Amino acid sequence: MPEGPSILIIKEILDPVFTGKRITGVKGNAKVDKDLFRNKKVEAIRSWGKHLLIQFPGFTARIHFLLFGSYSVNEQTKPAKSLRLALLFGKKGVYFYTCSVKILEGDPDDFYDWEGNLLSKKWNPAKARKKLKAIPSAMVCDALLNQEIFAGAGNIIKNEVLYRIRLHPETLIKNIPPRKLAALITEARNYSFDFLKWKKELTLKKHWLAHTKKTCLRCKLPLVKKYAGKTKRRTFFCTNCQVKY
DNA sequence: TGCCATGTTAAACT
DNA sequence: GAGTTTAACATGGC
Repeated sequence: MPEGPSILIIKEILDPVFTGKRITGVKGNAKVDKDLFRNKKVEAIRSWGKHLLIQFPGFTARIHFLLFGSYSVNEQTKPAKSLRLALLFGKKGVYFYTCSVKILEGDPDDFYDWEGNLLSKKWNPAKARKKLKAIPSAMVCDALLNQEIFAGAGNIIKNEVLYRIRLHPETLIKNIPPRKLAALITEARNYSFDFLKWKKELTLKKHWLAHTKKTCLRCKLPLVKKYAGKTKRRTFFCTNCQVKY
C-alpha cells in the first residue's frame, strides 16, 4: 500500500465516489475530534506523496498508511480495534485501518509543495535538482527517500531507480555527474508512473529488477543486500553495474 | 513459527 | 543543541 503511486490509486478510487458528498457519520479510534466532520461536505480528495488528503471546508483529514495501513469501501472488513477512521455517507462509506490520521487546519496548498510531488502535473525537476544540490554530502539512497525532495518515493522506487540508471546507492550527491543527476530525477518520476501502471495491473512485483532480487539481470553476478545510508533501509544493488562516483 | 517489511515519529543517547 | 540511534506502532506474508 504505502508508496506514492499506491496512494494515488486510492485517491482515484475514492474521489469520484465521495467528493461532494455530505458526511452522515464517523467511526473509529483515531485520536481526532469526530464532531469536526459532522454534516461536512467533502470538497476534494487528493494525494501528495504518501499522504491521502480528504478536504473539508476549513480543514483536511490526512491519512498516512505507514507500513501496514489498509482501507475498504462501503463495508467494514477488519476488526473494530484496527478501525482508525470511517467516514460514512448514508449507505456508503470509506474505512481506514491501522493508519495515521491527522487533522490539518486550513488550506493544504499553503503547506504542501506540489512541485515536489513525483506524480503531480506540477512536478518540477529543476526544483528537485536545486534541493539535491543543497545536500551535497548525502548519499543518493537517502536522498531518494527524502519526501521533501521526492514526495511519494519509497524503498522499492529507490532500489529500482538506482538500478535502472546504474548508480551505486552510496554515491554522494556532490559526486554524481550532471547527466547522471538528471537521469536520477527523470527516472524517479518515470518509474513512479511505471509503478502506478503495474500496481493497477497487479503485476508490480513481477517487474522488479533489483528489489528483493538475488542476481543482477545484466551481468548475472549476485546483488548486494545492504541496509545502506542513514535511512538504513534494505538496498539491493550490483557493485559491477552500478557505478560509484 | 518467527522474522521481516512498500514508513514515520519521538524518545533516548552521544 | 545537533546529530545519531533506538523504540514504538502494528499487520500479513513467507
